[in-house]
Amino acid sequence: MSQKVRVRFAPSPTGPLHIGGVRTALFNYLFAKKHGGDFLLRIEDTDQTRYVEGAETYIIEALNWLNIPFDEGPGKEKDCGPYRQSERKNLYKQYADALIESGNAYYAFDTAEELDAHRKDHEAKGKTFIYNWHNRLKLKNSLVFSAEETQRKIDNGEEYVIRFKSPENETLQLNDIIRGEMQVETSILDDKVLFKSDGMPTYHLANIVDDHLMKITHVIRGEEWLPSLALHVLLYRAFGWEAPKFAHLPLILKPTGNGKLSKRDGDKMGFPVFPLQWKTADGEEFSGYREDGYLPEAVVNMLAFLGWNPGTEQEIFNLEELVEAFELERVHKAGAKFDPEKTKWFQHQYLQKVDDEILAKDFEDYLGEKNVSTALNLTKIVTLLKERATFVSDLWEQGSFFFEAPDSYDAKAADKAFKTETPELLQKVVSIINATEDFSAENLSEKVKGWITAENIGFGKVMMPLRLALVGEMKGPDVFDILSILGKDESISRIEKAMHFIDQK
RNA sequence: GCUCUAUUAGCAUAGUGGCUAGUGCAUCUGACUUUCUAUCAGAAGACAAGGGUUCGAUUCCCUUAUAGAGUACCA
Repeated sequence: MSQKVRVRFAPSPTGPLHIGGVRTALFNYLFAKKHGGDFLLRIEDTDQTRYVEGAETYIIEALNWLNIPFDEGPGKEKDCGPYRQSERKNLYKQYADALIESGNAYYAFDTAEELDAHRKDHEAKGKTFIYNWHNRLKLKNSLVFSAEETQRKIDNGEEYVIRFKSPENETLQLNDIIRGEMQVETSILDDKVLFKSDGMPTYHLANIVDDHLMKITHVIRGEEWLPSLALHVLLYRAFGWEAPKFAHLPLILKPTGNGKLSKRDGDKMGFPVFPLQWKTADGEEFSGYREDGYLPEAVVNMLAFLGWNPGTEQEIFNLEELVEAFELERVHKAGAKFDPEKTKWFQHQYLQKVDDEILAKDFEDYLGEKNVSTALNLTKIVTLLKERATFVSDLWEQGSFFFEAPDSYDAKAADKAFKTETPELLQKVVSIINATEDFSAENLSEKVKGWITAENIGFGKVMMPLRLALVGEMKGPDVFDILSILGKDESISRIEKAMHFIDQK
């Protein structure tokens, strides 16, 4: 295999790119980059009835956000364009004709209604209607009509499709990089439509022609295509082309394990299924990882582990490391259940890696949106809070008290922490704080703890009410860090406020 | 129904024809002179079932069960 590796991601623009599609794109990207190859984007819009405005833009934006851009595709035209199948429309007919010429395909004039009736009829008898060798001579097609009659029908403008003539009795040997060898009896294959009556090819024809013309060496796609593999291999053979290598990726299943992850599952179960937010034409909204505050690196890492693993215990991989470690052979065969909790874990890991200064800037923007302004050192606050934050919004969740003094106290905690002797103790804390010039957390800690130990008071009696006074709840980072950041005046003011509160109880 | 595919703890998975089947998430316990949804330490928990092959199978084969995909003039 000396030729350059070329892979493609070929979504159809019927809506936002689902997480499973993104994973397929990612694996294609990783494989291409690992082998120094090209990653192409091809838009499969042969079904014009399902075209959705904005879907293509969405796909491109999503790939860019995740940092897995394509090398060739719409807007990045190279030698194999155009990259939208609708723009390649006039190309396909000749290939369908060639197949008819070589006896591998035929014209069929059965209407959709007729076929439907056949299917219903069979179903009623508990059988399945398959359009193939066993009945094609009883149906309306160029195999039963004379050449003249067929031509006359076409000239008369009768609608027709072109069907592939599947071999009758052959055992096909199929190979898949992930799944290995498989056998399929061609006798159970049906004569798939290759060319539709609307003048467009079906996926099956278009994808073989395009993959060939675009010099695709490896087809990496979802498992839902596995049943079509035999047809595709047969098609390559009929054309006399060398087939690319195939790899079928395992499905992504719902967290509950039943069925593949669908677009509505996410919002139903409280996690995004799409990389970017999406609004449908009729106003329905789907959340996206970007808008929910995820870092693209975290999403990529999470996606990479959906059906693949490096075989080591390392779990955190940046893009370069993924490219380095990725191997199709290590992709799993079984479906991968999607775990939103693990996704959060990845996000948490990546948030920890973000530089505090940068995070502080993001946090500042977030505060701005909430109309909170502050003179406090945000970098310091971020350093303290970050460990327990998964998203930037958690910084607010964890640390809003830095910016807003508590005006009430968590009832349960107050019950436990605020006792009759508390004001007296807090008064002492105030005087210690007041007398402290070096307002570092270490120094404050030393002073206050020194006093507690010396007087043999018990830490709980002081630390709990102190925290409650400063925070309003039993949460947040180390109490002395909070004091240090809040500063002397604010700290004392909060403590005195709490003393008042207790007195009035 | 038919075709194809899969099945290691609650979940994602690693791994092996033969010592205590590894890791992460979740769970539980302890510690951090006592906030915790954080951190640290520890614990419990699995090879779907039944047949073979074999000295020996979670690992190979068959059957069953379960799950999934496909079965369109959709991709």
